[in-house]
Amino acid sequence: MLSLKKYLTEGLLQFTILLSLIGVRVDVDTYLTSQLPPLREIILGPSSAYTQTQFHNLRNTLDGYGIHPKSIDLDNYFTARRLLSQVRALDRFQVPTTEVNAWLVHRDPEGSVSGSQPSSGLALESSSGLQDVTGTDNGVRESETEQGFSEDLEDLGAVAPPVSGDLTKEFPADISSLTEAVPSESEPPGLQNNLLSPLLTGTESPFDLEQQWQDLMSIMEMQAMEVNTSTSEILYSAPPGDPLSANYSLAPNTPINQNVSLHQASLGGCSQDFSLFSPEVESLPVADSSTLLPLVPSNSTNLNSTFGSTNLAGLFFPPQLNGTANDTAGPELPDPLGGLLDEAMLDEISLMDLAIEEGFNPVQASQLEEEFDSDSGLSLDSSHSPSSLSSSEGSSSSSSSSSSSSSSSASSSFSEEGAVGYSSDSETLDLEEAEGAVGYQPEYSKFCRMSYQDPSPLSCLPYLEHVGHNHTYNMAPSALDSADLPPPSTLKKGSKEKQSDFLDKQMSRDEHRARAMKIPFTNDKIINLPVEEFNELLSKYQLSEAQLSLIRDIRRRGKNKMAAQNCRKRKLDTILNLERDVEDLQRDKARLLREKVEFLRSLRQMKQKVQSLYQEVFGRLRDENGRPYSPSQYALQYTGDGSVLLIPRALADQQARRQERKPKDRRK
DNA sequence: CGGGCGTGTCATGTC
DNA sequence: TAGACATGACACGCC
Repeated sequence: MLSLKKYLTEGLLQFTILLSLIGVRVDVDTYLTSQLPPLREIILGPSSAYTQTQFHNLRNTLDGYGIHPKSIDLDNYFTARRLLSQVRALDRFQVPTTEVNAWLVHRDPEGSVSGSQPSSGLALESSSGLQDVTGTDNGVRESETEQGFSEDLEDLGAVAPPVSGDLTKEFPADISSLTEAVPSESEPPGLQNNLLSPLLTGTESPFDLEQQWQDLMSIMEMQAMEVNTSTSEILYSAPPGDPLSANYSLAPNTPINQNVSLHQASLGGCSQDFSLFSPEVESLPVADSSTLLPLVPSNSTNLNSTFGSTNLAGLFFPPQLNGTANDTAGPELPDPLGGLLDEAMLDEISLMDLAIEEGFNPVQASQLEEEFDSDSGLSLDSSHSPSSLSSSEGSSSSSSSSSSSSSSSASSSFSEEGAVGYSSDSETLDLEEAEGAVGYQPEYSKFCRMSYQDPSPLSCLPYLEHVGHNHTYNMAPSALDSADLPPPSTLKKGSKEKQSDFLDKQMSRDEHRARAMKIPFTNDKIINLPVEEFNELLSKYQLSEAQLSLIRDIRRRGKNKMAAQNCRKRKLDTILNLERDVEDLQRDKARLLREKVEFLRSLRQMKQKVQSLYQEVFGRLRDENGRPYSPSQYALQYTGDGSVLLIPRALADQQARRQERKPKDRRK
């Protein structure tokens, strides 16, 4: 989640930088407050509404089973499973880091910059020059420039390595030389080629952009964003004489003739969703430097790792748009982000696949997306089972908590009751007489399931109330409280016998054995008395070895019976908790899926903004005559080193086709 | 009559 | 070490 948060945060901020550079105001607060709750949650942390409750731990602390080590293990296990499930769900959807690199290059108003200065590859030539060179030695340059793009981009020369002697001698190679050229009015005469003129326009206001950039930099510093300072150097463009221009100046040997700015923006780290930027840098066929109008950063960031060069034109401009020449770039520009939007659609398709794969109905997934705006939550049927479960859980918890103390309380109560029913006189009592009168059934749980915790277990058996709390079945009736027994006069002899038979049938085997062996105290005493009192009780009687053996067996079996009941109850509680965990997981899964859909939507919005940015940038490009470039003839192309090239559409389309083929080959 | 279910019991292990 | 406890396995009875 942290990585996702970082991803989103960086991406959002950097996208803001990008948009701000072209004058589009982006209010980050709106993203953080109302518009995109998931973004807000990721960046600022989960809200309490999404914070999961540790039901297991709650249960462990609130009821009596917290002390059960096995239950704790189970809970930990399933908690870990739940977290793992969420992590896995998150892993399926990676919001890409949006890394923005852009810079402005101001063209010398005097046009004093010449293009004759030797440079490696960044050739900002006039439009005519572009067109001229395009058709000449494209094939020859392709391999060379490919190699150059694959090299370390920090070495600016590598971005556009020296190709053929004439051209390199003629055109500047990299942005460093370009950026140093602007402030320097004293360029060599040979740098007059106006290489940047096709890209530059006089309409830009560098000071506004400077201010925007400073604001953005301050924001980034505050948020400790990992923004490569080189990016800022690239981004920043200062007029000559500006004190800040020392770091952001243009190369003295770069031919820049007009005070025109070009923003170079890139979205990095879009490893999955942003397939717009293919990672295939080295394979990108790039025309020779003379055919391109690249702007290469003086200090390239690790764009290769985040995204590779991609022919923006190929993605942005469908080939069928080639014929539609339009001199006024801008609103009339074709949709440059068709590929992006298609990618978004692919994402959602993959989301549907995921939904199917993980058991989600695609219809449900689509409904999730439909419910995005309302944010009314998933209409999971979470009311039936959870409530019932929780209620049962609550009851079971309470009962279990009481059961945890049932042993002691029961033993104490038994002890007290035994004190009532037991006396030294009982030794002389006729056990056979006592049988018919009492007959306490320790197995009342047969009638009232799980009621062994109940201190008055026979309360659920009205017909046995008269023997309730009487654990002295083998005591004489005279020793019993007369209030517990109906008046003898009211008892018919037949009913008495029936009752005796009934109670006799309800006696356990051990009770029968105890009676047969003439054990002088109740099984309850045998079972529930503390060991000291139990031993003391045994010492008061002269018991045979068989009797002692039976008494020990009765005690052992009785305790084991209670232990088995507790064990089964715990098992039942565990099952119920597992059911509840499953429902919790389903809710979490639905929530994550909903968030995923929301992320996709926000991603789509970002892509649309990138589209607008592209149009904006392209629309501001002007040739040396101040005319805009036709989107049908030129396109912007991204390279792996973060530079943006203005290339002829034919070349862009060719590269786009080549890029399309590669993924297909890889799939094979 | 067979299967599910609840329960009791035994054996075993743990504390 | 004895006792208490937990639990799997089995048997038994009931439905």
